[in-house]
This record gives sequence, C-alpha cells and structure tokens, in this order.
Amino acid sequence: MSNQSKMKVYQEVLNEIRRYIEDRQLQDGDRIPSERELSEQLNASRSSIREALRAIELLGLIETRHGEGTFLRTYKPYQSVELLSTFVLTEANTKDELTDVQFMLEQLCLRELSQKESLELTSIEQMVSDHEAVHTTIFIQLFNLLGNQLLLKIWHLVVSFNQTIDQQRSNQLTIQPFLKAFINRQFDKALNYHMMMYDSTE
Amino acid sequence: MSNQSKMKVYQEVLNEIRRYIEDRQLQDGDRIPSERELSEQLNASRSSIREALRAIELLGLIETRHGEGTFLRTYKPYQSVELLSTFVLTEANTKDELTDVQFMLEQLCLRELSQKESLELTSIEQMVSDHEAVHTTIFIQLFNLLGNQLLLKIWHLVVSFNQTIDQQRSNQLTIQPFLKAFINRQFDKALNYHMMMYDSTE
DNA sequence: TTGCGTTAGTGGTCAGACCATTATGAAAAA
DNA sequence: TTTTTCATAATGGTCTGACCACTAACGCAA
Repeated sequence: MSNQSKMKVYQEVLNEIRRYIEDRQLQDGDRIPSERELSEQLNASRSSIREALRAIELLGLIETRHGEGTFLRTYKPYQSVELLSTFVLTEANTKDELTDVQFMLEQLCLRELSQKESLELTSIEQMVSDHEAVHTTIFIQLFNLLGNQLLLKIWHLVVSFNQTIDQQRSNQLTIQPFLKAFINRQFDKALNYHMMMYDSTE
Repeated sequence: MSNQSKMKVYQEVLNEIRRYIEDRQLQDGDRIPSERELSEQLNASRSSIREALRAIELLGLIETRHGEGTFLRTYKPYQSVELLSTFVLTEANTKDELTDVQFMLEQLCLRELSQKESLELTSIEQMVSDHEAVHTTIFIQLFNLLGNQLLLKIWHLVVSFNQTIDQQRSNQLTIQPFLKAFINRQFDKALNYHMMMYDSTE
C-alpha cells in the first residue's frame, strides 16, 4: 500500500474500496472483489483488507456471505445499534443534538410540502386507515412526497442513530390527528401535532 | 473464542469488549487492554481482536495510539456520519438535489436563529466590515450560533460535495445586505436575500 | 436427462514473525 | 544529587502463510 501519508493501511483500503464502488456505480447486491483479489490489487495484506471490510460490515454497508463473497448492501444501520447504545447513552449532548436534528428535518419536510400546490396523497391516506402506521414509516412517505432522495437519506441516517438511544417517538393518539390534519392541508395544525410528538417524550 | 453461536469471532470480541467497559465503568480516556492481552484473555487470535478494534475505531468509539495502547473516547456521531456520507452522498445524487438540500438547510438554520431571543452577533458583525467574507464562512458562523454541531456537520458535508461541481454562490452584492438585514433582526428580509443567492445562479 | 461427488473459490480464523513508536527505568554524565 | 542518555520492554501496524468451513459450478455416472 502506498502508505505515503501516515494513514493506516486499512484506512487507505477503505478509500480504495469506496472509490471502486463509486467508479463502477455499484448498487445494492452487487459483488465486491474477494479479499484475496483486493489484497493483490491494492498491494496490501489480506489482514489489512479484512480490517477494512469488517469495519464497513459493522457499519452495515456491506454483507458478507461465507463461501460466496462480499456484497454491497443498502445501508441498514441495525448492525451498530446495540454497540452504540452502550456508549452514547452517557453523552446527553449528543442525544439531544440527534433528536433536535431529526425534529428539525421533519419540520423542514412538512414546511416544504405545505408549499407544494399538488400532492399525491393516496399513500398517506392509506396510512390513516392503517392503525399500525409508525412514525418512521410515515415520514419515509412524506419525504418521498417531497421528492428529494438525498434529504430522505440524511434524515434516515439521523433517525437510525437516534433509534439506538431513543424509543418509539409517537403514539396513535398523536399520529392519527396529525395525518388527518396533513391530508386536509391544515399544515399549521399538522406542525403542532408534530411538535407534540417531541414534547411528550422529552 | 467460544464460538457457540455461528456469530463471527470479531463480533463476540466486540461484545466482550463492551462488557469489559461496562463492568468497569470505563470513561473517556481510559485504557483498554492491549491487543495481545485481549487475545489471550478472550482466547482469540490477535487478528480477530484487531478486526473488532478497527471496527469500533472507525465508529469513533476508541482511539489508538501507536506504542501506547488503545483508549476509550467519547462518542460523537460526526465521524460515523462523515464516513457514511462518503458512501451515501456519492450515490447518484443529482447536482440539483445537493443544491436544494444545502439551500434548505441554510434556510432552516436562519429560521431557527430567528426564533432565538438573544444572539451573540459580534462574530457576524465583524464579517460585515470584512468584505472578504464568503458564503461558506458566514454560514459556518451562523450554524455555530445555532449551537447544534451535528447540523453544522451535515450541512458542511453537503456543501463540500456540492462545491466540487458548483462554485462560489453569492457575491458581495447580496452578502452585505443579507448580513445587515440579519443583524438588524429583519429575518424575513434576510431570508429573501438568501433566496436571491440561489436564484441568481440557478 | 438427472443426480451426485469432486473441485476451485471464498470467507473465517489462527500462529508467528518483523517493524515503528512509545514509555520506562537503569546507567552514565553533569 | 540531579540530569541526561540509552538500552529494553511493551504496544500497535503490517505481512505471510497456513488451515478450516462453506458455496457454487462443473463434469461424470446412472
């Protein structure tokens, strides 16, 4: 490995793998070269390759199948969940910041939606009748309605971190009125209900 | 390693380390046993120990110092967020989405600031006289004023990805009035100027 | 054609070696 | 005595090579 900078080899490997994925526009389910191939191509020992792979595996970015290979995987944070929860709990600041950001992003989403003229509400309306609808599910739909995939990803990332330390945020008592207000385009009312979700649990 | 379940060794090691920290109530800066000690105590090879340690190092939970040892470190999600962003932001995001998100985050920041009663504006006021002040610099200050480091980090990441394709967004003609309006707490006016920065270049 | 066993490729794990860096303490110098 | 110097031990960083376990693919036999 070109170890020019004093960066560790496994860090460099990380970058190389990322670049590899980027260049080839790999997507969910696509295969990554075998550890031995990477070892040869990147001129690093298999140990170092593995250190990098194990790290991104723990992050939830890849999936490893014994005897088959290593595969890209859409980010599912639940690998690191338990792990982080033990550590993060102590840091009150961090927890608050996470919650705040999640709240602000959701509020942002609602505000943006309120300025759209036409909204395709069928998916939302379905959830009113579905009493199992959860906070996360709902906002996935709402962010989808906005159409900005990047914002959805960012929000989803924040949520996943937040879920490690915090619990189910809203109950049916606030969710149903919230949804109904939103569908009727009473956005101020919806924003109020949304705020209540965070007030009640904090 | 007891490898009873088909869980990988490095996963078990992860749990053991977590338990170790928990039992002893270790805190920021405390030392973790050396790789060789852990290897012996947990009955696992040093490679497996290292795979586990590298993983949590990447998460930002520990810090490693060559020749000294491995130390616990207060967890801040910034590192993980940054790492994940390189994977998440890279994926097929259109330039428009990046710009939109940047704009929305800045707007969010301004809105939040407008609701604060007291603002420490000295740092902002300095920039009015400093005619070299740049869009990025200004908003770093503004996000700092908000106080949420995570939001700043997210915005900054978006900007850094955006700058690769887009350049200097605002010129002095819009920046100066924007700053003055903000300082005088004319937030609606400031928001307008902010919008103009994006209108003119799009 | 169908079924089965061999085989090659892959990840999982280990042991041991060597290097680079740091801390420590003993010996030498002041 | 105090300070400096330097050898030594301990630590992380990296590599090599080996072996096991699992999977898929291929070819041969029924």
